[in-house]
Amino acid sequence: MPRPRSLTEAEVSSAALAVLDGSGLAALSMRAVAQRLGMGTMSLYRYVQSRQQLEGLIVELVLSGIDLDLGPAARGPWQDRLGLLMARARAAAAEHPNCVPLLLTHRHSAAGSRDWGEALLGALTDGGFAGVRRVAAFRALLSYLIGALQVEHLGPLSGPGTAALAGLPQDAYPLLSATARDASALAPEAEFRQGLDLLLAGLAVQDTATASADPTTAA
Amino acid sequence: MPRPRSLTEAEVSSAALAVLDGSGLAALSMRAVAQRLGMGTMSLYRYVQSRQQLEGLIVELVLSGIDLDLGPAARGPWQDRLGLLMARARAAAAEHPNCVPLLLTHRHSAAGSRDWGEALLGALTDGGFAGVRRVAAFRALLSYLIGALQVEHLGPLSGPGTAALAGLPQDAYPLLSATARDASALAPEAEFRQGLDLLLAGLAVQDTATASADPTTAA
DNA sequence: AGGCGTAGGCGTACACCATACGCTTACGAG
DNA sequence: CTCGTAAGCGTATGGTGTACGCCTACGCCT
Repeated sequence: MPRPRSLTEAEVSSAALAVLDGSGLAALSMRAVAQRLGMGTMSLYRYVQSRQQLEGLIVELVLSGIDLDLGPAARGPWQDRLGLLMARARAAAAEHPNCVPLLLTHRHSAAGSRDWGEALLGALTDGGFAGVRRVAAFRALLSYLIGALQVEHLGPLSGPGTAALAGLPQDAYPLLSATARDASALAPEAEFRQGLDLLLAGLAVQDTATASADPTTAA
Repeated sequence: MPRPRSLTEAEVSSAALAVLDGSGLAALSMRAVAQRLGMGTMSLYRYVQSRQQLEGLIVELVLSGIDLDLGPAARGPWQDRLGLLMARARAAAAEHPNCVPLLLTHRHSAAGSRDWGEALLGALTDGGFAGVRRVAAFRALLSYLIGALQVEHLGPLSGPGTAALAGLPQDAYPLLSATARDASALAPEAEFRQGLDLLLAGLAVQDTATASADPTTAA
């Protein structure tokens, strides 16, 4: 019976994401988001309890963009499924680089994150992982994903920091400066994939379900 | 000839770290640090150009605590050296968990970080890695380290978030809730080690220098 | 059709933040 | 003992998140 809401939650979160994408994390403020919505600052609090919750909505929106439908690969090898899920998550996050710092603190409250995690655990389970082994494998993949996103978007080797490292005195840091120079030859996607392949190779060694069928790990 | 400084840079940075350790990242402000030093807020700006730089000093202090002397292991297998360097870095950061978010943005400006990176690259080089392979391996290790620190200190599975995940509806998220329950059986150090071993195993597969001597990768 | 209660929208205020500017003052060299 | 330098700091500005309370638009009720 009272006055109806003029905004949906989706409108709020996409406005916040638009501010974040367009103006950066430092410019993400209640005032800025409210202004983009054409409201007064305090009106935004009718839709959101705090700035924290607004950030949560952004993360939710970004993570809901992860496509969990693996298509024909869904019945393929579990390693391929892991690789696909990891790549999809990275791609979703990389579309909104300014959001990366928020993912860390708010991912646990996002439904999309949970669905993704459940899918990842499904692939691991099919690979023969259970109990603490599965915990360790899951967290290793998660850690790598999160760390790779961070390194990609605010690291010293990729992005602007690489140039600074490449300019280091070569006599003091011969390897670091050389590596920084080599880094330009490696695209971010390829870099992510190579690191991921290291983890997957490590998992394949541990895997007990398919070990007997895998010639590379036969004794 | 003028009035001498009353504080050293080390006193400034350790005061800032003390505030961070004792009161958390949100409480780290110029006011708080200045107060702990017994100065007015603006006096702190005689020692530091900005808050950013103050954060850099904290990171520098924390990262300088990484012991790069590997002892007898310095002449051992390169995998062991990698493992030791990774564990040392994790330990240094884990001593000051509130500092973890700062590491991401300020690590490139810290000398301790560069020395550590150079040492890590040295071990990789001894393992036969060079060029883009070395870049990929280095960043994979770095990404895992950074991600693991994040997950350990603000993740959903370790820390307080684990309980929330374990309480998820088991029918909607059977694997996630089971994994969250299993997670309590895995100490943080062991978890880190297991994930690290996955990466090292992946590196061993790629390694061309010692592959012929490694029975697990023989064709 | 008209009134009314609910809840949307927002103006103001407060505490806190980083920091620019300029004053005062302690200090050591001459 | 004087004087220049720079340390220390008081004040002010513009930013932030958000608590509180007012006005008012709206849709169900009679």
